Amino acid sequence: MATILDVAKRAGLSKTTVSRVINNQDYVSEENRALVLQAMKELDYHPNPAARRLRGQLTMTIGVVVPAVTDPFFASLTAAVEQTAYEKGYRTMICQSSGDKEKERLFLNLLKTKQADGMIIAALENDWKDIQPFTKHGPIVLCNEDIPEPSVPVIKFDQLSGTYAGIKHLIQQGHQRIGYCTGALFAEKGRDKDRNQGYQKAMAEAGLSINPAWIFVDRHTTEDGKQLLTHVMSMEDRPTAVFTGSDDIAAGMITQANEQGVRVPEDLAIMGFGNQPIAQWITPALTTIQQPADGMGQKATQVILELLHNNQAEMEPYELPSDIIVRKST
Amino acid sequence: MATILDVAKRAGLSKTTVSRVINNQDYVSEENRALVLQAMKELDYHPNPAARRLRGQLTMTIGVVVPAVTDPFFASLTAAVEQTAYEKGYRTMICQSSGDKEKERLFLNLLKTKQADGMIIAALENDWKDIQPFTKHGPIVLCNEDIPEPSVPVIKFDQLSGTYAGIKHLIQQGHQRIGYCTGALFAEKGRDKDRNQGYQKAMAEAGLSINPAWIFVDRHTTEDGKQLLTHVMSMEDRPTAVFTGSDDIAAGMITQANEQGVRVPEDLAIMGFGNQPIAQWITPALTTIQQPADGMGQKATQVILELLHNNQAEMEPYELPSDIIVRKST
DNA sequence: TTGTAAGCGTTATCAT
DNA sequence: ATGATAACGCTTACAA
Repeated sequence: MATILDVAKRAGLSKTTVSRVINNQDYVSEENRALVLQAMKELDYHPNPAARRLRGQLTMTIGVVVPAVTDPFFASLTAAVEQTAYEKGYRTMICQSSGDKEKERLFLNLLKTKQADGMIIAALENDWKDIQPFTKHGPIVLCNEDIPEPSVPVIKFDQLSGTYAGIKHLIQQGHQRIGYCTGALFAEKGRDKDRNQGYQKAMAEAGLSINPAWIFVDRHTTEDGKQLLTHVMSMEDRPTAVFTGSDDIAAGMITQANEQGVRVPEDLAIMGFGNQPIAQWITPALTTIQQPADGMGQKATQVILELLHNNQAEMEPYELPSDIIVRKST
Repeated sequence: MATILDVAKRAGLSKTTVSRVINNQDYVSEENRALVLQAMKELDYHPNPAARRLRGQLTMTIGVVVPAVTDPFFASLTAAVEQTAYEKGYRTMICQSSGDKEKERLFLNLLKTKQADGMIIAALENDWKDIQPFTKHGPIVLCNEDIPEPSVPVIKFDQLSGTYAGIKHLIQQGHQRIGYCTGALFAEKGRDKDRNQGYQKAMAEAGLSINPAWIFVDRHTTEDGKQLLTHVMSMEDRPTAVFTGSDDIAAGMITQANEQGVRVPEDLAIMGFGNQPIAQWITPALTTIQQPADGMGQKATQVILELLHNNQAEMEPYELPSDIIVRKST
């Protein structure tokens, strides 16, 4: 590889002048600039990033931490990050934490060791107090998390109004007996709390009461969904609609409903959350809440670049709107 | 950040000795080694990768080029690459070429500029002759591609026997009138050729003749699938089963079949390719050929690390087996 | 407007 | 077994 010195020699100038041209600085005569550009082209010269980095430059690399790229939501988010970063000249490193706290922390060392300029954490594994210290080595942006004090920007989408819109939709369909299924406990903090509040708000506004027996907690998987469907249909006094915390659960419920001959939505309306690919392929197709993964990835990247270049950003959470996608299951 | 010099001072030794410890070299007394290790820990010292890189070290980073991480096949492949690389201490950069030749080439510059030690190209956008020159800057491994001379390792999966097994399965189900749908032309080179041969081989072995009217080329999307279903069902003399080149097409066909009241598999059996998530969610669930995305990602990473460390690898294509997944559509 | 030289944090060479 | 020193390729005072 040609070095800056090669270029300088060929152009009959000094390294300094070449460096000035590379970095678009002033005080280079037009003719010399042209000479340098010419030499660079002829030698197919590319500045060595390691050397620039060593001199304290930016790495032009950002990192993104996701639980797994195979999850469609995180795949979209990652895709958007890569795309947005690329357009600004940045490269993207990925880390799949796979629920591994140590891997997450190890990956954040990229910041410490100046291999990445900033980090986007799409899902936090560690407690924030264990991650916080990394912020002194470079900017971190969080997605969909609530942290004690807003010391870093957080990109969220509006779970409350998403859920609110979902429940309201069910009510408009004529449902009054609406169950609610969540991955967390009902009183939980954070993301799930917002959703729960959306549920409560919509029910309260419509003057509907919440039946505690129709609140199902700690359900996560397709399998959980299958069991839940069976459970619900076996209840004496049962809801006519269930709002679930994920498309996976909802898909499990629908699968089991088809199995048992339960008609969706006639016997039981089912709503998902996330608008994953399953949602459009399952029969009946699933009404669900769209999570703006693309938007979050874009926004997170924009914010981190802003932070990198101007060293400031809004610390109030960025709230992205979420839409309801009405299909056949409600 | 602490530097090697800080560690050296604290340990009361020279940079050189510290470097020796870092790199696990001989000729360091046990007590000094302990001293250095101690100092490193106390200072939370991490070698600066930029500096090491400048000295000609490996970057411990590999790149992976995919069309889009949102495609489930490439997401799995990427996930496997990241996972495998991580276990060996490597980080992974992603590039979504999005069908953009220039982006692909720009990304390969990472090799030139020593930002990545090696590259895995999961789907090639450019002609190989435009990529070939990059190989002199570092190892490249290709997935699912055929190139003129085998100058770099290629990881493929056995498309021929995958297709062969698929057709054979249809024959075992009693089908004799088997159509075949492909994205390319029937005589095409490469990947599709292998598949076509699998089709021909299975048909020939069963003594079945191929009806040219049942060969459908240049079909790619779900939409194409819908149209194809309509077309097939309108034929006077039509196949009883169609093997398609992708789950997308097959899913489109099934969707349209459900729409038109065509029964799958009774009126028409349909087979996909790829085992994408759609395949298990559509009704009836799709019989398809499993593409070993995980296996390819793993293998590609292993080969590239092998190449990096021992500078040699098999140039014969690595062929991964592919399985047939039998579901309800056949 | 241009050039000289120091320094970023490592590792390799050569002495000791 | 240990250490002094040069070199990797670049940017940035500082000088001219």
